[in-house]
Amino acid sequence: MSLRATLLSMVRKFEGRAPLDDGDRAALLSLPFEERHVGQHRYIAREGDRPRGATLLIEGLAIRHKITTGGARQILSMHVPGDFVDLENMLLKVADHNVQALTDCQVAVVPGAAISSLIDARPKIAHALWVDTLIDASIFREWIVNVGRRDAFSAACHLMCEFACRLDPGCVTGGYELPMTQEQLADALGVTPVHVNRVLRDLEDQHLIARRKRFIHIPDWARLRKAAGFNELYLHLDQSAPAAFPGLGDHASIARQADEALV
Amino acid sequence: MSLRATLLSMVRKFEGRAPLDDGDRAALLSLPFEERHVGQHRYIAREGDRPRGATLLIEGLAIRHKITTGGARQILSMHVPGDFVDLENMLLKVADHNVQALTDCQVAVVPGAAISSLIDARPKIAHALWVDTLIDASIFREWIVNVGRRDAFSAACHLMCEFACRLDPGCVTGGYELPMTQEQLADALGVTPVHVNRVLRDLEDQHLIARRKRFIHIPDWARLRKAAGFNELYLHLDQSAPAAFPGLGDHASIARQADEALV
DNA sequence: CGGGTCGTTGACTCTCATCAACCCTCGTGG
DNA sequence: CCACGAGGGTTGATGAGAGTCAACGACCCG
Repeated sequence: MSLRATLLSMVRKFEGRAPLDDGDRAALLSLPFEERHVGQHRYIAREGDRPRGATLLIEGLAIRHKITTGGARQILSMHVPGDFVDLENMLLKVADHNVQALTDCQVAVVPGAAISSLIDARPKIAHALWVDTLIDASIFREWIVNVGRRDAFSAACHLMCEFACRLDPGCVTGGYELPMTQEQLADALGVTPVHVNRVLRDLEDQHLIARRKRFIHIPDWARLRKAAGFNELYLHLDQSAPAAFPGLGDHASIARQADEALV
Repeated sequence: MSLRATLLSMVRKFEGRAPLDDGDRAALLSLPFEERHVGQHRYIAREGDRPRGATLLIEGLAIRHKITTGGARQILSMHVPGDFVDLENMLLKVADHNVQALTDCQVAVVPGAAISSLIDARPKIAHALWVDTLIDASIFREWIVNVGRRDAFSAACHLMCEFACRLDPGCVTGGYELPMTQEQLADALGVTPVHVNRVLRDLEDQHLIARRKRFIHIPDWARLRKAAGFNELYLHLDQSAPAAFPGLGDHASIARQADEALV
């Protein structure tokens, strides 16, 4: 994906989060930035850093993670081109976690001053950015459930579902390239690499996924969803891009039981 | 805590997140709201709801949680007076999780329109609210680590540390009332109630905590911190209130509290 | 062709889940 | 005043899911 294409897809994503006008779009596309290459495994931000800018992922994948005092790593999220990967660190002044390049990445570093004045001058963009961080938070909540209350098998199914939505928007190709090692998957699921290996084999034995190298093929989306207990409501896809992801969301009606009796 | 006192402490909290002017403070304090009582265990918001307002917690404690398709519950966070407990649900249009009263609660429901116009007209307040949601997100990240990469013992220590910071700001009294059942603690830690019982006993045997009913006493803050691997950076306390929480952040809190007494 | 990273598998261990019983406390009502 | 029931806390016995240790295999790249 090229720089220009990523910028445009980012603008399109924000359109779904707040109605932008021409001036907003122009302001986004004319942001000053410094393009940079970040090699695989290099850090984009480290816990304790005081970022001086916001980093937009242009190409490649990045992850957030934390390391416990015991030395264990927990991966917190995965990010795709078009995501600001350390906006919260900038706004909170100090990074409370690490951001690392999962693959070779191209990033655009926007100076903090430019972000600040964008937020001040363009309330609708500020709102879109806010919603962006709120969706991240929603995904964090689901990950708490994933590591806390699902066994390794369902949690792996769930992760495969989420990655499908993020890496193969619309689920049109029936699969996606997942450039994570089993050790990294283990750190995302809160288990050991050995156990991930066995769980992936189980998934494959039950034909919930098929693997060719690190390409994940999903032969039966409905079955995988069911095994995962996956409900994409938490991804707030309707606010990701206008009219995207057709066909997704049918099952969300189950959760839509508004209880008007209480507050 | 009274309504007025909670409102003032909320304003004070926001002051630490963005510099407010007199107009901002007045706008916050003159927000229209409807005060309501929410009985223990009643829901403030349910997954799938489309909230029409933002709920400010005035008195009592509330929790966020999700239920998996398997029926297991995972608690996602705990909230104290002064917190907006469903702001993200309002901004994302649809609630992706439940909010429930842990104890009897008093809440103030601010109409969505009032929140929207506050955000539009008062960029500094909008920024403060944004930072508020960012800090929530940071806590979610730490909870992912807690359930994913800490064993039940350390995770329990960590939770006791976090609750100390939230329920006994400044850690001056050396303990706090924790109105959660062991079953609820289990749902926060991602384990079973039986195991929580044993782990709490272990904590007590090692004199990391002492319990009288549901009051948690912390005899040695430094030891508990160490057992938990607790680092309060993720709470972003410096942005919670100006000059609050002295003594946190080092291990010599006793000496620091002595200094404080002179002020 | 050699070395490194990653994936795979087996044997054994341990944390935590499960099931079940029993206790305590407190509020209620006879 | 005591009986009763319900919710929550405590404890023991047993089992399952995941961790640990260790070895080997597959693949890639220089």
